[in-house]
Amino acid sequence: MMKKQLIMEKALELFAKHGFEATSVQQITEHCGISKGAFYLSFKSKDELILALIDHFMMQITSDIDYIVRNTKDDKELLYQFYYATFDSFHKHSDFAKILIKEQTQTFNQEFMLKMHYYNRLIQNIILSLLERLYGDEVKQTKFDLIYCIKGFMSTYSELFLFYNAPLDLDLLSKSLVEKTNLLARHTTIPFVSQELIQMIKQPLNEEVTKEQILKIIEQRIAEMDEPIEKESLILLKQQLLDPTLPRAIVKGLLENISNHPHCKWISYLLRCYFEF
Amino acid sequence: MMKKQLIMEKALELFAKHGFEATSVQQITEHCGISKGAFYLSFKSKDELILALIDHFMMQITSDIDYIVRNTKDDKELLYQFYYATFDSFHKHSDFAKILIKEQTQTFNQEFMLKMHYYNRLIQNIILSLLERLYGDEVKQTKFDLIYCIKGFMSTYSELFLFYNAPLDLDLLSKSLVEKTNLLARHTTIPFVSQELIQMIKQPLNEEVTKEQILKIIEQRIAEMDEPIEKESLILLKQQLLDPTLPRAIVKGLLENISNHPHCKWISYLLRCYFEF
DNA sequence: TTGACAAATGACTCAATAGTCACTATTATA
DNA sequence: TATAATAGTGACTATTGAGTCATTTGTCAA
Repeated sequence: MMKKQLIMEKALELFAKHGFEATSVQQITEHCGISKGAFYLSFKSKDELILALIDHFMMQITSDIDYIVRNTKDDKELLYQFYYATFDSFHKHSDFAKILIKEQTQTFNQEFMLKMHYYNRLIQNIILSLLERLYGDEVKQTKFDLIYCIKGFMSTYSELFLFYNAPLDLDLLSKSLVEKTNLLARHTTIPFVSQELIQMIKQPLNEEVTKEQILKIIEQRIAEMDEPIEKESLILLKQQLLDPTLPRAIVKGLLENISNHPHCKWISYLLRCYFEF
Repeated sequence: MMKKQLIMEKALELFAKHGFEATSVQQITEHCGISKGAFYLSFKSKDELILALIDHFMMQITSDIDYIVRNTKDDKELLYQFYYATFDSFHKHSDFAKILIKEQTQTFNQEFMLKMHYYNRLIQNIILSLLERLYGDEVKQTKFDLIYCIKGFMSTYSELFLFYNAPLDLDLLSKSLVEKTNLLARHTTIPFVSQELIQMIKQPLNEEVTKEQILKIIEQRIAEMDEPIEKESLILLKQQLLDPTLPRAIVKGLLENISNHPHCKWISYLLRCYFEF
């Protein structure tokens, strides 16, 4: 639906500028040039709108980063590519990133908090796999601490260009953070954040993605898809989900077929997780 | 006035739990067990309340940290003491620290933003002086970048115990961050944040503390003060402010006299800045 | 042209909130 | 005890904002 997208775009601008609470539905509809009623045809409530925004962009950002990490073959490049992709994604979706930072510790809504935790954990897992791949046993004791350093870098340095309009030299920023991360990873001996601590603070949110959820999303995508290759790949992947008979190489290839399509990023991310690629 | 303090304490709790916008004056007065009118006898508005809270706690926190940095003679201890004092202060004032993190990028109020920027800059200057003292020319190119790393550590690791109730081992945390800071300070070669960048993003807030402002505060303190030594020291410092005749050593001594008194922390901080100790 | 259906409107309701003010209670003083 | 000064009250106003719904407008096929 076109209206939904329009509302999301315009609301994003206002939320980024004034914050979620401080933006009224009235303002959103005026900014869209539609009536108040029209808003409620697309979204059941203002809350549903912000949740939709979070899902839409977090899926995009998470799968962007994950894709880069999984597809950078050269370990020497990996960290650089990770930071580059991360800040590039934040920069591309800067209005959303602003909202994310502004509202991340806000407590309006149970569902909101759950979503935030969920995506937070996804990103944490991506960083963890990256650390394990790059440094292996070297960071056995320190890897959970390193995750927090990296997340700290991500938020601190984002703020510079998001809220202070600092010019963003993505290459320099990434190189600078690669150096820092390598230094910390190679020489840290006193971690503060241990696996126990992570376990301890982990909220009880068992939000594993189930096969049923993936099936639901894959069916939606199949219905929307026009391109024949992608569509067929999705259909085959769906069958594989229901009845796993295809060899891993073929599944990998099918995933490859869809993973560059803009509308398939999320589903391809979920499938990669599910099939453990 | 007693009421003012009661309101500040109770409001702090509610703001920390639900956020500033989401807490109504009604709720605050109910939580205090007073009427709505009584609130407006102590504060002109809800905004004035949050500004008072910020001033009260940021003065405390800033002067705590500054005092430690200035009074740790042993350079080997300095960084440890800095982190220890910082997180200790955040932990002691954890309700306030929560508000600070939750609302720091919020944009309700021009005055609010100015205050935040102001205290931000103060802390930034403390960190800068610490870095220059410890590493000198070694960090000439990287010191502004290091400030951002340290601030990143401060906010990331605070969140762990502020919002996730992680147990706080202050000693371990400080040691861990000392190691990290040393690593980064000694080996970073590619800074992202340069002095130019800092200059570029610095908002035009020329909020220098004037002699008049200091005089006003010092007079308040003199009026409130009971202890004879502290009171006399304040009076002499006030005279020195109006007519600088005393030798530096004496001024230093007078400052020393008052700097441990809980009600003089802020004024002693301001005076140290003014007399350039 | 008609009539059936969907899309869109915006005046309205209801709840909540910041801030006011005429009044009351309390305390200090003479 | 009487009086004045101060502290405290809570019903009230004015305003805003989320969400609703009776009505209008637009778009088809027949």
